[in-house]
Amino acid sequence: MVTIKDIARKAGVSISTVSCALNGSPKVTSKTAAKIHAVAKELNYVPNAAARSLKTRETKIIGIFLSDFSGAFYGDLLQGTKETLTKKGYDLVVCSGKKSHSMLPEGIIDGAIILDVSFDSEEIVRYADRGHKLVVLDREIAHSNINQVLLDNKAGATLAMEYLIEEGHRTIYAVTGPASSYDSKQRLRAVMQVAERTADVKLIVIEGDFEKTGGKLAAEQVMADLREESAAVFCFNDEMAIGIINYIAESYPDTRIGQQLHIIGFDNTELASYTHPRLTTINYSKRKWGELAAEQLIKLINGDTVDNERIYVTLLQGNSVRKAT
Amino acid sequence: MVTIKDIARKAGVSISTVSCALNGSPKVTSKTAAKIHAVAKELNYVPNAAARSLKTRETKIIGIFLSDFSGAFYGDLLQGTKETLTKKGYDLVVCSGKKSHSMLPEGIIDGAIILDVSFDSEEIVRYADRGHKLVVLDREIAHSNINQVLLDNKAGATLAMEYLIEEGHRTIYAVTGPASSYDSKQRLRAVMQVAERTADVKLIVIEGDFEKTGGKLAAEQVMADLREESAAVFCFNDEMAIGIINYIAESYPDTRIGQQLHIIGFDNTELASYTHPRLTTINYSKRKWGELAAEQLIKLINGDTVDNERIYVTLLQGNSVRKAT
DNA sequence: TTGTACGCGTTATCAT
DNA sequence: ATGATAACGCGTACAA
Repeated sequence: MVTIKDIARKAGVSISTVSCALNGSPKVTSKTAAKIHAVAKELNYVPNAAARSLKTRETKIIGIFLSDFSGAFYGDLLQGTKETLTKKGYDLVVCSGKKSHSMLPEGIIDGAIILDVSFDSEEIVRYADRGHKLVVLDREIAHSNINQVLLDNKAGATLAMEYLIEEGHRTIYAVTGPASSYDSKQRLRAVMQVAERTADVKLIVIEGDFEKTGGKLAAEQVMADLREESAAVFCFNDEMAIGIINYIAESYPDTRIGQQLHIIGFDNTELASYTHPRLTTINYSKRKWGELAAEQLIKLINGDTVDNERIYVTLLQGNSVRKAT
Repeated sequence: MVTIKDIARKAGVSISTVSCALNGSPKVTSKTAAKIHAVAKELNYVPNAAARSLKTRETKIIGIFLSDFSGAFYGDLLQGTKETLTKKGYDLVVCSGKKSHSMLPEGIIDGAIILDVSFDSEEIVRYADRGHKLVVLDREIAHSNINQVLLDNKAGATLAMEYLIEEGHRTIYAVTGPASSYDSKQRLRAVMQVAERTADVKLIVIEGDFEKTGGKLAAEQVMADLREESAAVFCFNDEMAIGIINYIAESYPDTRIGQQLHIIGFDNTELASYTHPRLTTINYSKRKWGELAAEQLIKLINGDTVDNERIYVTLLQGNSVRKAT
């Protein structure tokens, strides 16, 4: 490894002069600076990150923690995060799994963005207490070192419910995520509020898991109930909605989505645009979510005061929900 | 930040005793060791990564470099890589973009796995020359510090072609990836070999881009050519195959995939299992690919001698290819 | 068994 | 304008 010491020796100056020159300090002749830069280039000098961050106490790297690498959902979010961080002079690394949590206290990353239910809130608070800066995307934590960038679940769930009711549906199934999911809880609360204030609506809640299998299980229950009237199902994410659509197509070829059975999802994932019929769902910009999370984190790190942020959602009409017959 | 100094003071011992105790050295009484561990826990001590790696010259972190975070394709591969590395005591971070390349020379990561055409081969060799260990998944580089874990493109492309020919197809379109893609070049070579040694086969090569739009463009050309006989299309990845299927469904509702037009892909992505009809494609274990890459890299780092590896592929029959009529 | 002292590569302070 | 020197936190050889 080539160090500034090597450069100093070869250039015939002291290491502090080298350091100053390399960091663009004005207190060094442009001539010697040029010489030093030339030598550095010649020796393929690359500053050692460990040594620097030992001194500066920062690495200019941000970590984003995900529950898994399945990615279909995260692509745009990561892209948005990365581009924003790059503009601010930071690098991004994607982390998953408990072992990688230590990157924060060990000082490998300067801050963290968390979208991972398996990351304990208590642990997060512990880090925040020690002065680490974090942005959470999947829970509420009030702490001066933590910022929240949350989906507007209430608006999304309300939009979905009101749309189903507008289209004349009165028997509505809500398929939730796992009980541990903050987003699922928020959506359920909004769903129940809408159901309570609307006459005639019969709401049946089915506990799901945000996976395709959860959709399939829910579909079995719904189909067992289904009589001559139609029913509508609000799946708290697209994955389960797709699970239902697949299951119906396989096992109930006579049941048409958008006729006897109406389905609305949440997230507008890429896969949702490939269902037949096209899934009606709640849409929001995953890229913007990532961008905003990055911005908020940098502000926190810079010591700026920041308010929690919210990602707004819209209804995306497909053909999986039509007027009730 | 709490350092071993703080622990030493609080426990009433010297810093070296602390260091030894924490690193499980046998030259410290189990009693004092216990005491030190207790104090460390009480103070929430976490060793500083920068300081440690400055000394040990390693971080126990591996980086995997991808061209983007789109993920739909990478999920299993990353999972396999991560699990294998975890077993070996390493962490994994996912990197993308030119800026993150510096993590290798700066010593932030102990080694790299590369699946990113935008990562220059020359740059890779430069790192290898300086002693860094790398595994490449998307190119051939002969270097003692670089190991290759490549797809068996030749077998895959040959399987695909022979299957089409077996099913009676004689007009075959091959839709390639971008010219810069190693995998695409390998597949094309195999395709041409099969075509040359088989009588009657008419091969038309269309340059694609591995994206859905490339599939659409190819479909336009194919449909313009299409007369009463049927044609088969070998897309060098699933993404383009899906692009074709979508385009045909929208613009040529009378043309049935698996009747007038036959399509085979490559990769067996998740999306491919949702097409109608189910896409016939070349399958391989992305998880195994990741696992093998991780294993090879660790061997390289440990100084073991390693041979290049190959990932084997199989034909996965769907319904998008049927007998020629 | 425990403590001292030095080195790792960089930055920053303070003389010269 | 330039250079000597002291941190930063950890590991370790060596001394006590």
